[in-house]
Amino acid sequence: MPLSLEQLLTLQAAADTGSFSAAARRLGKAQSVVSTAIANLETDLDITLFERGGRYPRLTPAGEQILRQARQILGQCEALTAYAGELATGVEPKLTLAIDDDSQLPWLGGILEAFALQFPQVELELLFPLMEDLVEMLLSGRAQLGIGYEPQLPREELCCHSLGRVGLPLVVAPHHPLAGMRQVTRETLQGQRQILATGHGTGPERSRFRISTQVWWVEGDQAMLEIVKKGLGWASVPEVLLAAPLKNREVVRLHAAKALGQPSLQLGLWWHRAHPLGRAGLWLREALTHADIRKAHP
Amino acid sequence: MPLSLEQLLTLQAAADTGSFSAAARRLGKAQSVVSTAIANLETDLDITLFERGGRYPRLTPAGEQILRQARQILGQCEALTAYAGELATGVEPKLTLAIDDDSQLPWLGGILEAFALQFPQVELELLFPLMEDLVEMLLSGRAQLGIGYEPQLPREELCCHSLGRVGLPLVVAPHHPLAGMRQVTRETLQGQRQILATGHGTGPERSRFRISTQVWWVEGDQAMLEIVKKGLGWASVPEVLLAAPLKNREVVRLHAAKALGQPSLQLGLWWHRAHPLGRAGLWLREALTHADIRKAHP
DNA sequence: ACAATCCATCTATTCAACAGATGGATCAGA
DNA sequence: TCTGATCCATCTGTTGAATAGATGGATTGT
Repeated sequence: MPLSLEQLLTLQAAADTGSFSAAARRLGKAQSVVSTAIANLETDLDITLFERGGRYPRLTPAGEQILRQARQILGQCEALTAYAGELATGVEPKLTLAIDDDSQLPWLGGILEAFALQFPQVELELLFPLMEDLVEMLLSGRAQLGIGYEPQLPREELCCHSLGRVGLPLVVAPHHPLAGMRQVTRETLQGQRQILATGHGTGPERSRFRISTQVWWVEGDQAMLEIVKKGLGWASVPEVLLAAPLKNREVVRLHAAKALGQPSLQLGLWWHRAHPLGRAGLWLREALTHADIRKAHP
Repeated sequence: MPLSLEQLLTLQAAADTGSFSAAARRLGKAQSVVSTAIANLETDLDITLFERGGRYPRLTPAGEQILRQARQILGQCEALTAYAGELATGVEPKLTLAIDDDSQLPWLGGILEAFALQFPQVELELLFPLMEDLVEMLLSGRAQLGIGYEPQLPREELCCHSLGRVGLPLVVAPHHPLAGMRQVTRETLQGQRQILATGHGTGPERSRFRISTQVWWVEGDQAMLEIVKKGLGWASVPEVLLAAPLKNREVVRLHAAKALGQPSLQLGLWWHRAHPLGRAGLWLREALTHADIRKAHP
């Protein structure tokens, strides 16, 4: 590497100040140092960087190009040291957020965007494991933060902060037999095919919503919604997914009888009690805690 | 700048080889040098880069991130020295190509693309001056290469290589009175408004095509074509511009009587005899010389 | 248990970077 | 045109940081 950052820094100073002496003053060195540094750089690169005709040295066209690249390199070096400073003060280099349900992404979007602005160098990893795996990931340290349904497998080592209750309205396609009814009872629902989500949250949480005698299992909420759109059955779908389909009249809500109750799930933010978060993790946890999960953050 | 390229290079070698001793061997230095270099870098950045528990040091997550940035910086440094090498062997940092007529861009496109691949760091400047200015630019050194119409102001100092003849077919809008005629004569043309290009090639070259008694002047070939499309007159338009409008039936060709002749211009590549071109300029001149100006290079 | 490596640390040396001085050149103002 | 201020290149002596080599403790594989 026939190159040193000192040389590039000297080149930059000389170009900025327009004189070797001024550059030396700015760098707190002797003028001869600047003079020889530039000369050495020139012989190293085999290029004339400055035109020395007159009183002040002038950058040659080639010098301008080299200077441009030098500035870029110096900028990157500054970025490196700045990032190192962040790491030194407790920003973790990598952060993994495990989410039990990808239907939560809409309201997460804005927060993640803000996170990217705040911690541009931190590698963020988003995973969508099953709930059981989510717990495992938090316990093993594979993930630092988790979003999942709350009252499940409460573990000593895990902390949880409630994010609110996610409604799961009953929906069907507009041309579905149930669509025209003023109110549906357990009995009427039982007579029609129910679409249930599997894969995500297969545990007792969702299974307790099983009502019909005839059930189809579908992996993923989005896929479930597509099946409903086709008129193949009714389902409980997370509210956040319904705005557009309801507006486009692809699905309609069912009005459940009082006795049936409104299906809903408690969403929680999880982390490990014994694995302290870095600055980025703390920031993200704070942001998630104060987020409104009913709104899509812009 | 609490940082040196040597340190980054050492970090890279240590990470690549997986051991400080191996890194030292690869760098041709003593093992203690690598060991202290890494240690110094760690204290400079206030970060633990390697986990020293076992026999071999292992990169920490933070170390991986820093290494990524270090690699980028080292890559840029290599690019800088490589570019400097090119400059040293005669590639000019900047090249200006002056073109008399922007209608020539279609066939230039592919060549310029290849140029960008061949000389990614060279700044290319494309200018579209009037012919008189083009000559001036070549004489003053403001431009190194020029494309313009040939037999004009032949200067002692300028060289020219012919690029071929550009046809200038007569066209009108489909609903124009002349459109239906089998053959047009000078007399019939004289009776209709002629659209002539000004700005580019105002000199004797284009003015000699003046036929009609009534003339509109328009700056730029593209603008001229638009006027013709509106049915406001007839014009001689460079062939390269006509492919799409003819296909879309926005304009139609007129068939000129033999006596009238087919208007055309000789296109030439110009440069200054006394200003030697660099490697990039030579490459471009060669490419332009062998190009077929009738085809759009992909 | 032994051989082979590994890394950290210490020390002596060497060489490159540096400050300061000098001289020739340029520019602005008298 | 002369002078003072400032510029850059170059030389020189000195200092200090980078280096090699040796040593010791630790780990791994046989």
